[in-house]
Amino acid sequence: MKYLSRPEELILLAIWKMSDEPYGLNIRKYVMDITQKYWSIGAIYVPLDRLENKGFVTSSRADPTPERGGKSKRLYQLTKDGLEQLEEIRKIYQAVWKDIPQISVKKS
Amino acid sequence: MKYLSRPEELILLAIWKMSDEPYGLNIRKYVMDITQKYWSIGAIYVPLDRLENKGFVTSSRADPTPERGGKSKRLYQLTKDGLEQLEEIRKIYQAVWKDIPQISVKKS
DNA sequence: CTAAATATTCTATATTGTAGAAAAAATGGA
DNA sequence: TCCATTTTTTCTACAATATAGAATATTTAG
Repeated sequence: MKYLSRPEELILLAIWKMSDEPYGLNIRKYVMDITQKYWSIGAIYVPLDRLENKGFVTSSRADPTPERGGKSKRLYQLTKDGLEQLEEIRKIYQAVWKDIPQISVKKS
Repeated sequence: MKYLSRPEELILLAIWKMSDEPYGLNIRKYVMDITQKYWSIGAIYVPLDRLENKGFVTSSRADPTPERGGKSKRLYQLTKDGLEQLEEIRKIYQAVWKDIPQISVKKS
């Protein structure tokens, strides 16, 4: 695609903005909170992989924590290229949504 | 998808906002202007069809114009459902982009 | 009737979206 | 040590969407 797809955008923004550790399940939580919708495991991890292949994020293994157990987390970080992508779509938003003060639709 | 895809979003916004007649090639022009990128014919018409199938736009044939010639235009109109979709993604934008005052990335 | 103009329709392939089962890795207790 | 439990990731398969551009249709002027 010419631009980040919507899932890609949300995932990158999650990584960038979230205050907790940015790993798969946490990113999923953030995206679900923001969108108020259910996202399957795959709907996060698959795009995440693809974002890494494209160079928009990098990842590294976290050390095992002293918590209950479980496979170690893969922590993600936004790259400069990733940030540029976000900037690009933001430009479009601004161009396209400006002078639309507030949408208001009555629910049917 | 849970939400409008990016092309769908841009096309709906074009139909909604453009001051010229909203038909295929004009919509394409609007989207190319806004994004500053090339969009193939199919990249507009195919999503446009899908948007109509989903009930987010309706269309009707324009009367032949007194111009040079050519097949008659198919004029599009946003439906209430389409507007609601736009409103939904706007909500997400506002939630997710607020408190990010202005991105600034130095070009490499 | 034909050439030229304008617009849409169609088709095929590549890419992305989405769900969830399976696997991996870590811990604590018998 | 071994096993149940927990947490997380990896993998896979199929559905849906993106994208390009050739083909077709329709209109007018001459």
